[in-house]
Amino acid sequence: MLDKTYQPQKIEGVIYDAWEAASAFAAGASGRPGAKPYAIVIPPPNVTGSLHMGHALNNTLQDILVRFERMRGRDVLWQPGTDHAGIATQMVVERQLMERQEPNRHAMGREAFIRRVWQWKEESGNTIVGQLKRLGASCDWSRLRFTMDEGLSRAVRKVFVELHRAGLIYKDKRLVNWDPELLTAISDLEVEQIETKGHLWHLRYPIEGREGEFIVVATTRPETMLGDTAVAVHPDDERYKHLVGKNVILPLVGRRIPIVADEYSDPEKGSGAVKITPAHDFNDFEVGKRHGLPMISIMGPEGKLLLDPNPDFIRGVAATPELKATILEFNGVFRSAARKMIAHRLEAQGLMEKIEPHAHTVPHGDRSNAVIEPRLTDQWYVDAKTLAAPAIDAVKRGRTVFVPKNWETTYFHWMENIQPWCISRQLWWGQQIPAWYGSDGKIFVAEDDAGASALAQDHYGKAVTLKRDEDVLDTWFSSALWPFSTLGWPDHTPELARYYPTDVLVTGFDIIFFWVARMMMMGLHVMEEVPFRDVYIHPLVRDEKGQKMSKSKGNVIDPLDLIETYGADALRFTLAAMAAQGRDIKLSPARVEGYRNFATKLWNAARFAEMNQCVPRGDFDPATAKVTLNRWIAGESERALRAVSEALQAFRFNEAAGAIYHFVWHVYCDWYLELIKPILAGNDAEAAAETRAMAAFVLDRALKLLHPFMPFVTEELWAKRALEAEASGSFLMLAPWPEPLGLENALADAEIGWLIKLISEVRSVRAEMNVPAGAKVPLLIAGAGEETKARVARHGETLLRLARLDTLDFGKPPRGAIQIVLDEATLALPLAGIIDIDAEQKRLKREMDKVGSELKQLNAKLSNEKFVSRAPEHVVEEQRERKVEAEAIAAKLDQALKRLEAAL
RNA sequence: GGGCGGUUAGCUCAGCGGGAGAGCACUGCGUUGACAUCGCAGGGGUCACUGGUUCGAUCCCAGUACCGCCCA
Repeated sequence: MLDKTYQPQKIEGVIYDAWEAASAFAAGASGRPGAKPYAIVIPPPNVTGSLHMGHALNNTLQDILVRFERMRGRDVLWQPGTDHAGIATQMVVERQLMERQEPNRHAMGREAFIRRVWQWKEESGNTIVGQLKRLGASCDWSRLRFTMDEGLSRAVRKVFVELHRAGLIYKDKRLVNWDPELLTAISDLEVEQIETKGHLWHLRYPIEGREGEFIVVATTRPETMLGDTAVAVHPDDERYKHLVGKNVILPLVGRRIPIVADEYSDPEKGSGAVKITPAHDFNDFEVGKRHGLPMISIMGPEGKLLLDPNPDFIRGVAATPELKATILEFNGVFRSAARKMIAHRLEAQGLMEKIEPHAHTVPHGDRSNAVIEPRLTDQWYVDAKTLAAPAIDAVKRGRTVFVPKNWETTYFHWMENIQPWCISRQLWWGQQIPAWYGSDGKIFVAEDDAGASALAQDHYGKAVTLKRDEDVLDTWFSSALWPFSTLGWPDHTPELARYYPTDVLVTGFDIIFFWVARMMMMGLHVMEEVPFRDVYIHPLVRDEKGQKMSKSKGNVIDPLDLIETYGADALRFTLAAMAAQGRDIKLSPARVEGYRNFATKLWNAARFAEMNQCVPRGDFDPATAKVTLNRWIAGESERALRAVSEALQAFRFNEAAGAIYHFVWHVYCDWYLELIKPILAGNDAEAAAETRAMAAFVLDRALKLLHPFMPFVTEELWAKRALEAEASGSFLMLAPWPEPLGLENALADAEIGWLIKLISEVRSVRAEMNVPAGAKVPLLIAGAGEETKARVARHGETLLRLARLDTLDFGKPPRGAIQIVLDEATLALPLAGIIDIDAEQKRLKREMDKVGSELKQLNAKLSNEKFVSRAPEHVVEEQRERKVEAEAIAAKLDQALKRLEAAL
C-alpha cells in the first residue's frame, strides 16, 4: 500500500535514473512510426553557471512542452548543451589560480592556461547539467554539446570564413566599448548604463587671438580634454554664432582646435557648448566624422593616460614648457586620479568657471563592473545590418512568430537600429579568430593553418611564416550557430535534415537581442531557413516583493533549496502556474508549498483507488458506462483533456496548470471520489465494478495530463500501478496522451450538477444555522417533479451520506423547518425546536433580497427597448430565462417565508 | 526623451463587451477509515481616476495619476 504522504526526496532520483537508464529521453524515444519531429534547442546555459530561478522557469517550460509532445507521439529532440562563456570562464579560472597562489595566466602562457581551463571544465563545468536533471529536464543528454567542441568549433570557423569572403565580416578601426579591467573589447549588449551622481565641470577655453575671451564648455569627463579636437555649438545658438569658425587654444596642451556648428550640441544643456573628444566618446566620434576632425586617443588599455609616447597627441603642437609639464605630470596616471589633477590645474589657471552636481548615466561592464572606456582600436566586426534584413523580414512575414506577439516590437526596434557587431575579444578562452597575418600585415582568412598558408603562398609567390590573430570570438558568435551546429552542421547529418528548423525557442525577453536576433540572422544566412517557428518569451522571475533577484540584495531564492524542501514537481508546477503571459513572476515559497500539497492530494487519491481495487480493465470501454456518476466524470475528464491540450498548444502554461489542478482536486477528489463511496460500499456489484474501472480510467487520464508538469509523482504512481494492463513495464512519460472519446453527456452533467448543488445547499444551510457537524437530520422534499424523484431514488445513499441526513422523504415541509429552494422543489430540514426561527427568517429574507435585486436588474434591462432591439438575440433570450428562473425562486422563497411565519 | 507593460479580494495573480474569479492568508466548525501537506462552511472587491463609444464597459478608445521594465 502507498504511504500516507508523498515524499519526493525518496523517489525523484530513482525515477530519473530509471528514465536515463532506459534512454527514455533520447530523440525519437516515443518510438511511434511516422512520427513528426518536434525539436527544441536549449538556450545553452553558461558553463560556469549554476541553476537559478530563471533557468528553473525556462527549463521547466521547455520540459513541459517536450513531455507533452513526446506523449502526443511526436519524435522529440530536446537538444542540450552549454556555452563556453569566454570572459566568465576565464575569470573563474584566473581567480582559482590566484586563490591557490599559482602562477597567473601570463606567467604560465596561453597554451598551458587553456589546458587549465579545459581541466576546470571537465571537473566542475557541468554543474548545471546535474541541476537540470534534478529539475526533471528530459533533454537528450547523449547529445550534450559544448560551444568549444570540435564540431561546433569547425562550424564557427567555417561561418567566419564564409562571412568574411562575402564581405560580411571585416576588420575596422572604430570606437569600441573597452573594459579596462578585463582588457578587452565588449559588445554594446554587455554594457550596462548605470545612473550615477557625478559633476558637470564648466571649463573655460581661451579663444585664439582674443585675449581674455573664453568659450565655456560643460563636461562630465574633464580628463578627456587632453584629447579634444573641437568645440561644438548649436548652429542656431545666437550666443555663439559669431565664434563658429574661430579656434580655441586647448589649455594644458596648446593645441589649436576649431569651434564648429553641430546640432549635436544642446543649447539647453550646460553652457550650450561642448568639447569634442572623438576618440573617447561615441557621440563625439560621430561629430568628429562629420567635421573631419582628428581622433586623438589619450588613454592606454588599462585606463591610464597615455601621453608619451603618443605621436597623435603631440602632432602639430608646439613643445612648450606647459605641454612638457602636462606630459610629465599626467602620463601613466589613472583616469580617476587624472580627473582631479586636471580639474585642479585648470582651477589654478582660472579656467574653471564652475562645478555643479550632475546625475548622468555611466557605462559599466556587466562582468567586471568597471567603467567602460570608449577606445579607438582595431577589431573584427559583423555587418549586422545586412544580416538583419532577412531576419526582420522573416518575422514580418510570420515565418517565425513571437508569443506573446508584442515582443516583436522589441525585436524590430533593435534589429532596425542594429550597429556593427564587434566580435573580437582580447581573451584567451574562446574560438581563436581564423585569420593570419603576413609580415606586411596582409590578412589571410581560412579555416586552418594550412589553408591560410596556401593563400599566403599564392599571394607572395613563396612560402612564408604567418602569425595568427591572437584574439578570440565573442561567445555569442558560437551561440548564434547553436540551432544548427548542435545538429551536426557543417556536415549533412540526418539530425540536421530532420530537426532543423526547430519548433520553438523558449527564452526570457532579456535575451531577445543575445539569442533570438543572432540565431535568426545566422540561421537565415547559413541555413537559408529560420532557426525556429515560434519564440516563446517567458517572464522574469522576481522575489515575492517584485525585486529582481540578485546576490548583492540577498533576495535570491535557490531553486535547489525549493526542490529539496518541496520536491521538483511542486517547484515546476508553481512556475508553470505563474507563467502567465505578459507579467513578471513574483515567487513566494508559500505558493510552492501549496503545490506540494497538491501532489500529496493526488497521491492520496491514488491511495484511495488502490484501497478500493480501482484497477483499469483492458476490456473496459468508458463509453459504455451506465452509472450516471461515471458518465459524468468521464465527460469531465474530456473537458480537462481539451483544456490542457489547447492551453499547452497555445503556450498558456498557467491555464493548462489551472485546468488540471481544478480537475484533479475539485472535481475528481472533492466530488467524484466522495460520491462513489456509497456505490463502492453498496450492494450493486455491477455498478461497483463499473465504478472501479472508471475511477481507475480517469485517474490514469489525470496522471497523463499532469505528467508534463509533475513528472516524478505521476511516474511513481504509474509505476505503483504497474500491474495494470496499460501501464505494465512502460513509462508514463512514453505513454500516449489521451485521445478524446466523445464521452461528454449533457444529461449526466445536469443530474450530477443537481446532486452537487443539493448537497452544497444543505451543507451551507446546516453550517449557517449551526447544526452540529456530526448531527444527522431528516430531509423532506416538497413539490418534486418526476425527474427529481427519479434522481433522489438513484442517489439516495449518496445524499444521506454527503449531506449527513438520517432520512430522506417526500412530503410537505412541517412548521418551523429550514427551507431551501432548489429548482422546482423545496427542501426542508424539520428542525423545529433546534433552530432559531428568527435566524431562519433573516436568512430567507437575505436570500429574497438577493433574488429581488437580480430581478430588478433583469427587469430594467428587459424593459429597455433599446436593449431588446439592439442586443443579440441569444443575450436577450438568456436574460429572459434568467428572469423566469429568478421569479420561480422568488415565489418559492415567498412560500417558505409564509410557512415560517405560520409557525410563529 | 522614445517604447512596452502594469494598477481587479489582506497578499500573489487569472479573467476581459452582457450574471466579479482562483490560490494563499483570514474566520467558524470538524479525528465521517484516501488525504489535518486534510474536509465542510463563510467573510472580504464603487475591477486606480476622469471622460468618451455602446442598448450595456472591469473589459474597447482618449486622457490623468502612480508603479515597473527596456532602449537612448
